[in-house]
Amino acid sequence: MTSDARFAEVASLAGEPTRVVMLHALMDGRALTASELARVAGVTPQTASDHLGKLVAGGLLSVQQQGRHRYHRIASAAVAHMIESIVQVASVAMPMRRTLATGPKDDALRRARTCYDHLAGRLGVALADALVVGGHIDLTPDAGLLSNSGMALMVRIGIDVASLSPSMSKRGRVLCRPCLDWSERRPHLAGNLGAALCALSFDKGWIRRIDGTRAVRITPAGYRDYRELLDVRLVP
Amino acid sequence: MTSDARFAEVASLAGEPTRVVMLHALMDGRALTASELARVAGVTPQTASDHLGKLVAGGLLSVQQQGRHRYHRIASAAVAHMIESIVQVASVAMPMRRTLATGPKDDALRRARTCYDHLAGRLGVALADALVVGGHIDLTPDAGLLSNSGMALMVRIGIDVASLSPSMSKRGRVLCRPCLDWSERRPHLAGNLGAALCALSFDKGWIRRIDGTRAVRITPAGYRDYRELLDVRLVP
DNA sequence: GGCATCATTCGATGCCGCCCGAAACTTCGA
DNA sequence: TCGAAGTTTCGGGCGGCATCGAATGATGCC
Repeated sequence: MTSDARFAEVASLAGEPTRVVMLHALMDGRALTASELARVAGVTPQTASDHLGKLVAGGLLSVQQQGRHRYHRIASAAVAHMIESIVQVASVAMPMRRTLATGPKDDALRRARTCYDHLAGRLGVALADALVVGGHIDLTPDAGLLSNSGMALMVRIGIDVASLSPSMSKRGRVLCRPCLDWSERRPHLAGNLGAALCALSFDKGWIRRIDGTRAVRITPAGYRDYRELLDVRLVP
Repeated sequence: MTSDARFAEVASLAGEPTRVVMLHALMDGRALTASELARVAGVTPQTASDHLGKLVAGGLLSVQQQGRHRYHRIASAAVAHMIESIVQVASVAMPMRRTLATGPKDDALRRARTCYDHLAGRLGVALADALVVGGHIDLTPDAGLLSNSGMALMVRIGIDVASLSPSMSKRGRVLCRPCLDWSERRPHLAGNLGAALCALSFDKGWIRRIDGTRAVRITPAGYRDYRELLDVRLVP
């Protein structure tokens, strides 16, 4: 198999409508069973099984067996990054083309959602903006830097910054990087710090997942603490 | 059209073998005619025209008419980045799978090639290594920083660093960032600085393009100047 | 103006792969 | 050991798409 053929295999695996729904459902980092993914995608279990087998064989998903359930998840950060980059291309406005449909489900996604392991949507962008305005981080299109005041702030709200440094974490993932938001077209916060803020938000009850989707709902406590602790102004 | 359908469209456009060859042939940033792309991909002109029409309609390529020729190029940096990210996923070693075939053509690519607008392959990685070892740049997996000595070095070899800063350049592209090399699995240099070094290498005659491919040949002058100016050790 | 070249459109053909019904396999609980 | 639930395999139907031959625009050169 040539490298070109392998490229085509990967891209076409990600280019089938049913598989797209499955991949996007897994983009929050959770592991879902074949039945759950079949229901999400609106196909029968045997069809879903076929697709999942191909995605696993192609290296896009990894599978973990627990009893009679088989949990599927995004195989690697590289795969998640690839999906993000395809979303970027797919979300650009196209001339001579009617705009993309935006249902009520999309509205919830635009408001606040998870993007692989960090926060996105208006919430994610507002959070990044507030940190930049407060002088806590410095964001350029391709890199991010946490300032001393930012480190102090993170420690104050309960994030152990030291344990997030690239040398400590697996894969050498960077502490802080921007990730272009597909709905807002502006950067939000990714990297280990972005993941930690997302995890903290769930732990503290600032956000809750809507159904089984990537969309999240901001709780009253979330509105209060985001404003008081991080100076993030959100309109319900 | 839903955003999921648009995602599937983009990914499947990049997932057809003939189109893959065309996209990869354009990844060095050049603009090629329909006939040239047809010859590269090994299909008839009418088949190529069909594919190119779809790629343009899908936003992956842009086209520019000059006389009776129509020049096609990668539509945006976002598209180039998407292709790079798919290459990353496609190039991971897969268990229970025979390794990817590596023909003589691939050998030339592995030695030295362009990656969109910067240098890659063993040359690109060696260049990045030499700059890191010399204390001229600091590369982390997600970010790159040019030191004072690095700026002096760039000015000395004829690169106007000031004009490459993100605020000066279009798109706010970052000055210096790493790009994971698909054949070496180690970072090489991208961003405005990577592009400038690549352009300088062509201007000074250090490298020359092989045929019409992304592969480049290092000239004797290149071996000498890379070693004397940048302390890059290369074995012919 | 006439011809050669580049490029696209149209129609026909053939193949690939998505999908589901039926059935087999695996695992868990009783 | 038996039944229920999760998952996979097998087979056939069906739609979509890549491909090429032939013909039709578009452009430049002589």
